Amino acid sequence: MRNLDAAFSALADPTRRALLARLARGEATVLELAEPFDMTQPAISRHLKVLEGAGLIVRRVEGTKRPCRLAPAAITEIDQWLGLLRDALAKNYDRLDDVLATMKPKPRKARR
Amino acid sequence: MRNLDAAFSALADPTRRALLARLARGEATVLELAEPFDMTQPAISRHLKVLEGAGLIVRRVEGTKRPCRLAPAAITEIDQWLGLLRDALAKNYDRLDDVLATMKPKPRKARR
DNA sequence: CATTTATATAAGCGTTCTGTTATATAACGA
DNA sequence: TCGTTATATAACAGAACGCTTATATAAATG
Repeated sequence: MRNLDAAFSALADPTRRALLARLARGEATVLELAEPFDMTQPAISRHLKVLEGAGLIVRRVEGTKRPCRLAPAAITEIDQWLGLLRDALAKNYDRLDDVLATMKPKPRKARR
Repeated sequence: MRNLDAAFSALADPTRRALLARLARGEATVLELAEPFDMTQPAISRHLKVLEGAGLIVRRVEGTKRPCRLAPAAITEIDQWLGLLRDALAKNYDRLDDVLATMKPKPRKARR
């Protein structure tokens, strides 16, 4: 899945995450999205292109506007991949005794 | 949470994801991790440093070795953030009718 | 001690990001 | 048709990235 490259690296940028957070509140046009940022419109357009390429948003054409909204594609793929790590961590947790033994920490309460 | 920058950008690299996938199968030393890759040891060391900085792995000291294993910190944070998008997507789905409605025909004149 | 083993750090280089300004395109409205 | 509005593209500079080779450090071993 080479798409994960695009998805994760799209999410790595705080501006792009902020754009997504805004879109979480509903559809918006490019200028609407650009407004809160101290950044030029071309810069925002590029960020949106990255998000679109990663499958995180989709756009429709409405006259001269291109309203964007969130897309499920990338999120699903990411969730699936992260599942691998989550499962592994859960297993590690089952083996917590081993971990604690090797860590030899200052006294602290362990849970089960 | 500016840690998300580090976490997502750490995950954006396929080599680093492969390292994590390997660690999902259990603890491993730097050389063990480096072995499958057509890449020098310093390169892997750097990748591991990035993963550690992002809170995706932790390492302990065992003689001259530094076995790595997965850490839950970053995953948790990422999951939390993605929750925002997931929720929004779920809502968008509820409002699917609206979306379809706005997409509806807005007859235009043929031309050219 | 001297050597080997496991890993880290440094310096150098080409490539990829991210922002800018300037300009293009396409639809709208008068 | 003309000007305006919404967005995209191009060209460019500087920062960040990822790899390499060479070297440093610190524990293990003989």
